[in-house]
Amino acid sequence: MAGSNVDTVVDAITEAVRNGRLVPGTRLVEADYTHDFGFSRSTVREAFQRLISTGLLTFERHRGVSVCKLTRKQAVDIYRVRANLEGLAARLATEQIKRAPEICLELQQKLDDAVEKSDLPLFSQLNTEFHALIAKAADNEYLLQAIQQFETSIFWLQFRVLVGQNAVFTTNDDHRLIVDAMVAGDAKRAERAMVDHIMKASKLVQELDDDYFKIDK
Amino acid sequence: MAGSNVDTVVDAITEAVRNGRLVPGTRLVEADYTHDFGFSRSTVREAFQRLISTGLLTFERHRGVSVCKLTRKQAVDIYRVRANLEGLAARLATEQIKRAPEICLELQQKLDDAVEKSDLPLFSQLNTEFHALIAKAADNEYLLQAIQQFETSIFWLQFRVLVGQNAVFTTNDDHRLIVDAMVAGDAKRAERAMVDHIMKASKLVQELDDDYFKIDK
DNA sequence: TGTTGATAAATTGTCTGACAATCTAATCAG
DNA sequence: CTGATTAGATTGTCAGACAATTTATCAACA
Repeated sequence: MAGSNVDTVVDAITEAVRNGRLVPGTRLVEADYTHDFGFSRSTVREAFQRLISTGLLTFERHRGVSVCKLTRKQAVDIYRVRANLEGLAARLATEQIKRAPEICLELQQKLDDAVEKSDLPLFSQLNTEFHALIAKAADNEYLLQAIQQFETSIFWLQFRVLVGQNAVFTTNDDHRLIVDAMVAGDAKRAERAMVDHIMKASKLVQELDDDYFKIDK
Repeated sequence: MAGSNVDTVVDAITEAVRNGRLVPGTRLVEADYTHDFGFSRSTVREAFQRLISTGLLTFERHRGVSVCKLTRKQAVDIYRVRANLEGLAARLATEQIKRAPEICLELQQKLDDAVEKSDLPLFSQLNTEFHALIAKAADNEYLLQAIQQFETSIFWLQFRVLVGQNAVFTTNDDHRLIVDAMVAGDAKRAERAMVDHIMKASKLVQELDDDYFKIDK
């Protein structure tokens, strides 16, 4: 699947950050990765460089790379941009979703079921799919890429937000509003609904415990 | 200025793409860069990797990297995203610009002068500064970075758009509308004005000659 | 005890050189 | 002139090296 060895490392690190195995602040030591993957330093370093410009890793001279930490403000800033981008995506996607609403409605149904069963991991996964579906339906590769990039940087936060409160229910109500607007072909409303949805999540992040943004050494 | 050698190469390539010395489609051969900069392959390759994930360079296995080409649709897609992002920036920047409008008004004046003197290069540079000023005033590092990334990918196009028509004048009228709204503290209006402004540029790109999007190998 | 400073170990930045895999260009046969 | 073959260029990847710098270790000292 991954073309080069560099891709393999990039994908592995990305996935590890997403699922929380690599916590923000963790330093990535070249030697660990050369050892784990059996690749050379060149390859590992090239992978690191790729991840630096996506914003997933930071880098300090002579200290190597580490998983980006986020201050509360930074997290909120990301949500702002994300709201804007996904709002645009919802607006642009409306036309296509209206034409073929089946997949979207089906996903909506699955989300409802997951809430019913209080299956949080499933809900989280379906939630990701939901947003991805809309981002893709917008038919704009740059928009899609930007959305996915930001989504990756805050994925770990999102999960915690969902866990914290029983925000799941509110969240799912939002989904319905978005889907309704899109199926009705009301692009403007879909956009507003999406923006509101994400800004609501932003609010939750703002109230999140300090621990999540600890800036220990 | 640039910390590492990698940074040096990254900056040089970025600048070369911006000012059109590196045309879309150009292949970047490692050997050329090791030779020109006197750096080793490792360093040059790391720089390439960094630029791949910003979207400035594409990469094909065993064929190396080349400057990203844009189809007409891709260019228009970028403008869509950019319009939204810069619109958001204008909205967020309004508060600060309203508090200290001097710099902005001064820039506006310089732009007017450049138009008066028909000094296109100067206008282009000031135009870039204008958009950068607003993006920075929004006080959101992620927004800023995203805007700058997209701006870099289409900079060469923008210049051609300006040259083509005497679109400079219309463009500058737009600027005034944006500044007026911000100085008046009307964030919503500033956002709309900015979106309109950029979507207008997008229209010009759509009408641009096919040559600019030629996909010769 | 706890701080300080010197020393050793670990880690990164960068270079050189190597070789297989693959792409590209030159060459030759028909 | 076209298609096939060969030689050359370029990339993917590795190993090993060494200086610069950070981090850890540990003993001397207040």
